[in-house]
Amino acid sequence: MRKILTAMSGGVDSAVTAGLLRQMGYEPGGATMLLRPGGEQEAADAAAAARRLNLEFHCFQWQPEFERMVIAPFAQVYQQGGTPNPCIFCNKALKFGKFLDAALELGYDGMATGHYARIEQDPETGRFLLKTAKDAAKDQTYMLAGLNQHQLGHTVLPLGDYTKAEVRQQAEAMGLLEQQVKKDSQDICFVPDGDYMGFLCRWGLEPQPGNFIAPDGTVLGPHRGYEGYTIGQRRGLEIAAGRRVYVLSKPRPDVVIGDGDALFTTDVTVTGTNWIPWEQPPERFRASVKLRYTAKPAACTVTVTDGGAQLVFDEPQRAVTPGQAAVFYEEDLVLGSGTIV
RNA sequence: UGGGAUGUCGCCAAGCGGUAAGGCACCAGACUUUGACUCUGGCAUUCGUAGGUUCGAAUCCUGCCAUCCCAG
Repeated sequence: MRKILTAMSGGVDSAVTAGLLRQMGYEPGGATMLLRPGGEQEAADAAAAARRLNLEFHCFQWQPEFERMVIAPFAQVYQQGGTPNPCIFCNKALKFGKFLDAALELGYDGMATGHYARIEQDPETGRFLLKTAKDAAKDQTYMLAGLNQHQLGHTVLPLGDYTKAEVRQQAEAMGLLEQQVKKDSQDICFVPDGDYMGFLCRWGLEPQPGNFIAPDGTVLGPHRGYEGYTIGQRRGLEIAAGRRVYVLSKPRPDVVIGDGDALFTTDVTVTGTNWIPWEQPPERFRASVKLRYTAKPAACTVTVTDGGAQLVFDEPQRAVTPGQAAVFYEEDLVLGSGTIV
């Protein structure tokens, strides 16, 4: 691969990514995706960084696609009682989907992003492997574990070998001052204020009414909308029980709340599995699994089923939440991922 | 209408004459691609109300108000 199109968000990471590509001997271009109203400023920042780095630059206007491939599924998972990872939908369908297609159509050989993760090719099998970042604190493999071989094989992730601090230094060296000062983005990109219920309502979702109920079935009173709660949640319940209470389960349209020690489980089922180092995974294997983006990996035994897997944890895990990704690791190697049922 | 009981932060609740604990909730911040968990900080100059006793009262006394229970 020679010509690489960099997905630029307007932040430091993606700008430095493009600069590093050139240092590495690639011929980088830049492009940003305009995905929602109000994203113009970031697109302009991305364009400015591209100009500063002297890159060919494109802007893709994909609001309808983003709406269909990310927001709609995001809302749907909530309506069904799960807690989605929209970034994972976005990566699979847009960032490493439509964007990669567009890059190839424009004559590029592949693409790059500012994700903190590493991609290597297995010399024996020829398969593309996903590995955790040098900067463990910034590792983003959790969000990338759904990528297939075509996507991994056409992607360069220069930041996987850098720490965040080093990236900031690079930004300074490259003269990317604007980008350097910017704070890290956080929260879901299309819900910058964190009020995702408000976002979903504005988007057209009708919150499903229902009750809070105790584990024994006692009705405690109406909640504020079925979609507004996630397993393990404590804050925002507005229930003064005298002790901390958590969301234990969500039998639609109700929400069961009770003591936090009831949140631990020893096994879980996942579907929609994606295996990375294997065409066919072993029937059963040991792995560390991350059940939430920031969770510590948990040791478990994985039994592969048709299109999914059954996990049994060595130690009970707290608040295993349907809709979230389960990502399997063996040391720094990502074995694959699935969606918790 | 008689008899009894109780009224302290949004909820629960310490305090029992010496100058308002705590828990939950909530708010702010840290962390965060979950309104997750977790952590840190904030949160009654005031104790139903009006008077009285006292150097000093949420704590004692009196009236009133409110709520609950038993009588009817």
